[in-house]
Amino acid sequence: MPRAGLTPERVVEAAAELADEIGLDQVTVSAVARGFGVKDASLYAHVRGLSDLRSRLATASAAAFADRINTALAGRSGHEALAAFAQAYRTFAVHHPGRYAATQLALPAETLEASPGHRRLVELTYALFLGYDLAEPDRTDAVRLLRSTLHGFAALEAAGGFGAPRDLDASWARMIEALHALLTRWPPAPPSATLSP
Amino acid sequence: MPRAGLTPERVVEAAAELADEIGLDQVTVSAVARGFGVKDASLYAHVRGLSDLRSRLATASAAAFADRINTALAGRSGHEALAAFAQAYRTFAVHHPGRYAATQLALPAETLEASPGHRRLVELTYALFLGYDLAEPDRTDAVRLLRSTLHGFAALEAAGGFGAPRDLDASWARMIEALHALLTRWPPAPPSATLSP
DNA sequence: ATGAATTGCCTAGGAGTCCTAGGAAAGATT
DNA sequence: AATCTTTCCTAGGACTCCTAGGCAATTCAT
Repeated sequence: MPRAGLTPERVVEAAAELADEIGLDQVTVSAVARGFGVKDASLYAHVRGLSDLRSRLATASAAAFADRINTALAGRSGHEALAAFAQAYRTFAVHHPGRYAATQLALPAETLEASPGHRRLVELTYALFLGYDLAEPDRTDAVRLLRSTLHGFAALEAAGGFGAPRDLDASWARMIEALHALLTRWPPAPPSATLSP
Repeated sequence: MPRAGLTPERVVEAAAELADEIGLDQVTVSAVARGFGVKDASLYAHVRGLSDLRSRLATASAAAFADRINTALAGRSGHEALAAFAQAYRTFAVHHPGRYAATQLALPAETLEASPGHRRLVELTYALFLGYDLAEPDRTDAVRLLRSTLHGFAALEAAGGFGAPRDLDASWARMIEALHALLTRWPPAPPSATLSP
């Protein structure tokens, strides 16, 4: 009875590869076990269960994602930084759809705070905005706009939601240019109604 | 043995309500059957199976969604139309998270083309852009930007992805204003490298 | 080197899910 | 009233998650 050499790390790594191949929600304890040529019950010695596996997959994927973003951002600022960020973002989402989906899993707040990858992603995103002259709360609004657009595009692309014949790469490039233009000329807040009696 | 009065429509309606309550991916044939006080096998007389149920739920939800958008858009154009569209979009996504998620399910192309709701959503989105002076391919790029932003925000909000204390309604309003500004002054395409030898 | 302790993977089994096949009863039709 | 159709049932197979307890492979202590 030879051993497969399972560890929590290898189980999570296998789950990550499986997620990229067959989709995150097709990743089951049984399927990962099959990949090791092992019975499903054997995995429970290394991982508490499916939700634990998904949670570990989420933090591992976020760390990998943050790494790519970090590398892309190194030494760049302003428009260059935004373009590199967006490029790295979409590349990761396209090449690692399962891992990308895992980074978007809704986790308990304390798990999220204990995940270096997730924290780093937030830091890197805000660092990107040092290149734009935005004060709070405009900065947070702008961050939310950028995050929404990048994630929305990735989600729609993954779901095959873009039907028009127009090339996706070209659309993506133009969108990023447009966002850059918007961030450099963020419209001022309209006068608040409560201040004019 | 009294009958529950099942029809495909009522099954789909029950599935839609369940999806809004417990989440789309918690909707199972068994759970819907339980809601009717009926065995799971009984549903297979009305729906071919889980994937058929999800497909029907997607088209029904898209129709409902298109209805709200349509109502919001009636008689409006330009900035007003965009604001009403965005408002209706987010309201639906927040109040009907399961149905909204169903509208984003990846369906086979022929199913999508046969779904009036999905078609109507595309039409309404392009109608919105009559108020902006954009020629192809810029229009498609702009449509993709808007769709990405709206869907991304809805997805991140549903997943609890916005941690900052800043009010979500306020961010949403500012984002829509910013997008309006962007659409009215869409940056021109950069000179193509292939045209300058 | 040999016995003990630990660790890794196993079998067995319960509960829930999707789905099929065939049976019985409620309601509609003639 | 008799027949037919529709609706819902029971029974059961395959797959999932997960627990409990057992045997074997490895490591550790003597």
